[in-house]
Amino acid sequence: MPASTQPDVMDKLVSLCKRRGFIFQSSEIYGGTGSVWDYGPLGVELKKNLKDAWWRSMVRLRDDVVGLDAAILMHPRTWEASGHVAGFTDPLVDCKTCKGRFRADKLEDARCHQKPSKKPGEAEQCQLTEPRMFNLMFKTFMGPVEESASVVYLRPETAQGIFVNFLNVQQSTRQKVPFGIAQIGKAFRNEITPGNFIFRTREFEQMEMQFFVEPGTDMEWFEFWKAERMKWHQALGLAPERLNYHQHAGTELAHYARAAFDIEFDFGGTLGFQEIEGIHNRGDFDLGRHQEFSGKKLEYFDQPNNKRYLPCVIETSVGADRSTLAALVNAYREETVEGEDEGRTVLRLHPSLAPIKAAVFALTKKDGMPDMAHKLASDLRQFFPVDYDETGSIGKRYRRQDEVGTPFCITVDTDSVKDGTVTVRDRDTLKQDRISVDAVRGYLQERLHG
RNA sequence: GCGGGAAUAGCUCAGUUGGUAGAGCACAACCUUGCCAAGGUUGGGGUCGCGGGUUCGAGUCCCGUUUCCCGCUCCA
Repeated sequence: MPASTQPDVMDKLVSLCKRRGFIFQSSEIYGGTGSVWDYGPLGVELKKNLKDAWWRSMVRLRDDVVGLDAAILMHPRTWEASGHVAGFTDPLVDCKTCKGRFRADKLEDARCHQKPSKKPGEAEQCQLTEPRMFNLMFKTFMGPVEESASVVYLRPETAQGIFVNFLNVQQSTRQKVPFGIAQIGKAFRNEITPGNFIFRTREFEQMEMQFFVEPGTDMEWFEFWKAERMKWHQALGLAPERLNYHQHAGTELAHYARAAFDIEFDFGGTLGFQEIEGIHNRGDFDLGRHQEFSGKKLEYFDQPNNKRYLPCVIETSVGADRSTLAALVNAYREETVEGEDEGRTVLRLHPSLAPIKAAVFALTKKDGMPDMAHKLASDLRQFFPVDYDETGSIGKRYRRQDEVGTPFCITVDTDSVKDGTVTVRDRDTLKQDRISVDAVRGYLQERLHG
């Protein structure tokens, strides 16, 4: 993992997110809930825009990928088949001497066995606690009785909802392999160490696509999706120099994976490059396991070639919250405007992600300017989110909008009321165009989608 | 879960040997100005994370607890 070359803006961003209504800590008035976050009015728009962009490129614009929204609660056997019940539970011990934590089944890693004591020739001994079990899945009960037979889990990943529905989707849509199933949804993990704002949280949202292919073609498709996904992140404005691939070595591979690449984003500072998306070749592990545990055949019938097989799966899995954070970090700038004393804070968000697309200002509250500006704002609001502001100086209003990433500001002045023209100011170039009020909608739509 | 640090206004912080909480910015209203954070007047906001204790009196001292940050461990 390469070291970060970017400044650390995380603290400033957390502060801005709270101040301007992007992201709040969950249940803050009760002291907060650990590592759970709420999206405020601007945050929900930003995240929704990101999810919509993913859904559009992954489902709407492709004829070989279809959508799904599976439930969070699934049959408990799902997680035995997936390996989460066995693989997600680790016995851990703590050492009171060296303050380390170790897996009880890998005690040879314990460091203080090798650590020399202050007295020469004498090694310090680990003082280990009793092993304790950690399971990363949230457990709850289905029905009113809390008994072991009614235990269910909040899904720790969305993928299994796709695998168990493989034949339902394939048969109902008449899709032919190769094809994919896409889903956006919440998942839950009792992370031992969450943190870094919304980077690692216990409740999070995934945007996943499982692409089913004929065995033998899996590595070709793996390379295809690896490239596609990198292009997507760049198209939404993430700086190419802040993105890179990280290949999982053999020992890092998860139990199901034949090959795995992460797309990493440079979050700057101490966090540095971190995974925002995983592209995995899962082979036929998942369908095979569900076939075994459910006793139901999950094979695909290839009619033209008259053969049956268990497809291999190429998975692309993006963290919606991580991507939102990446978009914010990537967009955050502190700039000095030429000829100005005070700098500005600006979110250079991609226009399609910006929570507010345009702000309409009345230069003053006199001479019919507010009426005209209100009407313009109201007209534009039918097409995209628009803010209206008439308080404070015009410069201050520009700065307010810069800080939340609004791409365009439109000002109605005394001339506007007379001749029907308005000033449109661009967030990034600071250039101003004087155009007819009737042309504003077309002008903005062209630039927002361009 | 362990060790260390922290928690005071929306944000960033100050608050002396314990004596009834302040600043800047932000926010609201009005005046003035009118295209890049101008100025003026006024105002709203804090049981100092929470709960105990010591004390005549606790933001300040002690104990517990919650949350955040750093390190360890884990990470599908």
